[in-house]
Amino acid sequence: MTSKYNAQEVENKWYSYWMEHDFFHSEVDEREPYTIVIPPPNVTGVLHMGHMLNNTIQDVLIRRARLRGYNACWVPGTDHASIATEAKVVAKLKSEGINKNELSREEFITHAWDWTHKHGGIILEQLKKLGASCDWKRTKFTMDENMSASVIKVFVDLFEKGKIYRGYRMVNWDPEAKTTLSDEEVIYREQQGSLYFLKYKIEGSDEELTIATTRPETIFGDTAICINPNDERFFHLKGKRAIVPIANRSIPIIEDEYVDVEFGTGCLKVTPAHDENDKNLGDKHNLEIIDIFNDNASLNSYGLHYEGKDRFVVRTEIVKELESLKVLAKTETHLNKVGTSERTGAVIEPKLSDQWFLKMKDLAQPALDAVLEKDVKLVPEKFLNTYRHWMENVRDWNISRQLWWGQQIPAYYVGKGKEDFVVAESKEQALEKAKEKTGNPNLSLSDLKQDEDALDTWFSSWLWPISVFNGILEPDNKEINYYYPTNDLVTAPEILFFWVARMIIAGYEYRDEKPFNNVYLTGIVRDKQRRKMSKSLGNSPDPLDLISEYGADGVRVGMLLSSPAGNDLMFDEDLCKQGSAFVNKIWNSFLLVKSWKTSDSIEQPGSSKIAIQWYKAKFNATLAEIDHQYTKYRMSEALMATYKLVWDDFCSWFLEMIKPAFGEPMDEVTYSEAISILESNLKLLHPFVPFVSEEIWQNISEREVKDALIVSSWPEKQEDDLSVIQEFDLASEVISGIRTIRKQKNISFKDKIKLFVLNNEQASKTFDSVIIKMGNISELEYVSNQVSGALSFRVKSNEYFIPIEGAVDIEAEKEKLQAELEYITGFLESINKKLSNERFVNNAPESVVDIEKKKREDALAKLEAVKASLENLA
RNA sequence: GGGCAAUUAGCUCAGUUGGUUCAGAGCACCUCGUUUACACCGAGGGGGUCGGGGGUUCGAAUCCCUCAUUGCCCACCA
Repeated sequence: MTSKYNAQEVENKWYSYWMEHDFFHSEVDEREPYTIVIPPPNVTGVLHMGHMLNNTIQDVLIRRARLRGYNACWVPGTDHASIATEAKVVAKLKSEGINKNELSREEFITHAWDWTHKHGGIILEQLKKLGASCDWKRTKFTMDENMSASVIKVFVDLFEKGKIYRGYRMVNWDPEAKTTLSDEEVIYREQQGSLYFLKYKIEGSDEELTIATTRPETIFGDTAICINPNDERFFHLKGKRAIVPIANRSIPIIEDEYVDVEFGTGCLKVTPAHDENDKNLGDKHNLEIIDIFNDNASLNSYGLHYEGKDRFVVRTEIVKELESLKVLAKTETHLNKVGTSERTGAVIEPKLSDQWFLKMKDLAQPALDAVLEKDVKLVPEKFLNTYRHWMENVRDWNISRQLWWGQQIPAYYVGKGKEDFVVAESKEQALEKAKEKTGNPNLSLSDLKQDEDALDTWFSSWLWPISVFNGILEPDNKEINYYYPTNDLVTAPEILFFWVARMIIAGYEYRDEKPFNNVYLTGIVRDKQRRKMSKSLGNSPDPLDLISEYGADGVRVGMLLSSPAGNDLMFDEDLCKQGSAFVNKIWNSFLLVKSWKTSDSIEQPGSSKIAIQWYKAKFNATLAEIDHQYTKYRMSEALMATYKLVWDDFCSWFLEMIKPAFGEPMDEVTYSEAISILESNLKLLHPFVPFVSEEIWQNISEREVKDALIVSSWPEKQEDDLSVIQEFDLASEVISGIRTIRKQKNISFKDKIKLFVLNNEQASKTFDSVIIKMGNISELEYVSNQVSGALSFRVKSNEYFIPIEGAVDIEAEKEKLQAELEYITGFLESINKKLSNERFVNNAPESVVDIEKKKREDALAKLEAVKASLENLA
């Protein structure tokens, strides 16, 4: 017999087995579907702890659904992650001495595909180690042919509906990736900076005007000074002009109530090309726009002698120059928020450029309503507020990126004018449209020039739940009709807007239906010191190392032991240790059962019979609890209930109750019941610890392929039998009492002892055989009076006596009883006080009063028992 | 600056509508134990005035007010 549990071996064996027999694969059939689409990780990414948590939860959900008889389908896949992947490919090329700018678009894309093929899918292989039961035959990639075609089709459709437009707008420019970003991709960080006070000369006078700015290098882009029209200090400047230092340009002084009189000096410089507010001012006052930056955020020729230098270098240098020119009045430290790129970390430069936008307001409405009406449920609900706020204030989505890796925008230019373009799914179709638009039938394909930009990655992933079932290209195909809407989405709150909200939007726009019923938002995985786990901090363990150390089952349990929805998970490797200890416990309980031999000549002992009856009742009650926890997505609670059922109730109590004496065989009825109970346990365990549960399942007996645990069944809830549970609870207290006395008096467990019972409670004797067995009692006798010269303990008002010759310390017993007496007396007093309070008796519901009365009765009975014992001692 | 949430045992967290089981769980800790599945174990045990203050109520961890601390989200103050 195998003794040591070898997780590695077992896990590889069963994963292969499941794959080989296609248990993860789903096809449309007559069963009810249960569908999850994976949040596609970056194609070139590697597994981190966040993925572990996320996918463990998904696998638990999908495995349980499979057991419950649903046609479970978990669609895996990866995301092309345009910015991140393009950056990686650029860096890799650079290390080989290749500059992206020297490559054609086609050449670069070829490199990117090479990279994707080489690194793509690593993360999916890692998920297999975790035990993820994804339908790998359905694996999708957001740049698969069909997936891309869906994206293009949607773009064209939205354009034709007038929802996509091209606009010259202020956008977030990432000078490192040299692309724009959506508002959601900008992370604001607080930064200690400086506020510089600069003096501008007033044209035609010696007077100077001081403005405050955090960005002195942008003075080259100044096209106005703005004052508040109500600010008396500046009345005399109305209509005058000022001179920009260094540049020596003359700019108007304009008035606008936007200016905060309190802040800085009460007037500000206006740089419409490099600040959103300034842009608004500029539009309002018809100001000139001077863009002073190159794409990499170095200054262009407007920067004069600073041309070619980086903005931050210029900031340092220009401050010195301004100082030497006596333009710098003073400098104050100033705390401000700086926008940085989510992907590259570069400080975002607001930049005016032509970009593609999607109008969001109308699209967002049904998606907002769906969540508000709980048609799509967010778990936990607290995210509803955040969601609503965002959706109500949603801004148009900048969907173009100045990247090559991604779906190229299907807009084709036929002339120089801004409006001289057509949008079509293919170049051929574009040509037809162009001919029509221009009225020139002689146009040829070579006259069309496709827009250089690619689409934001999220513009493909927002279609994910639809496009993985090809529901965009073939909206009426049987798969989309069957699997959509999906059931649960498990993802991080960080991408609630990036992804979740937009999927809901796309769902209503393209299916007229939500994409999923429930959204389970996981927390962030942090270390013990509450720091976010990250590569740069080096505080994140490698998931694969964890798996090889603790086994996938152990790690899964470790992840779930503490992961309430929406709350951060404080990960501690000890949790995995606890997980693998649990796996070990499960395995060993099986070894014990397996070691038992049976004999048909043995009658079933009463203790075994009642043990089985009790465990079934307990199992049933726990099953109800577990099912309840699952419906609330409280995975850790469901796990904990399972954990306690198996460890405490099954191992510590049930198995001990039915265990035959060493070397003795067991009766057949008990044995077969034990096996069936064990099998039921395995079903509950399987979603959490799929490997060890399958291993035991298959070791219990030879099974046909179709009878594997993974596709067995979830236990059915039986009728409640609470009385046996209550009887057991009393019996277990008695057994604990016996153990305590043994321990206190150093009575070895091997020594049999007598037990006398004064059954004041009139308690059922059902569990007596169990008490005899578990307490190692030689003789259990009911008495009607106190027993002298015996150790005693009480459970409720029942008294138990263990006669031990010479071992009874009368004084100690007295003290113990005295303490009990005092406690009960105090307890009684408080109850009496309550019950004599007329307002309580009159106001509280009858049931509550009855409960108090019952408590008083019980306490009185117990008090009597203690008193009797004390008298007996005296 | 606005909004939301949290604060319960050393740690991570439960605690559904105020009232048996309301002060709990797991881990950690302490004591004892090489009892024939498991020391990744067993048995037993200690530990919290439920963040502070005030209020409502016969009764508050639970409802209200206030303060404090922490976290998250949102926002164009140069």
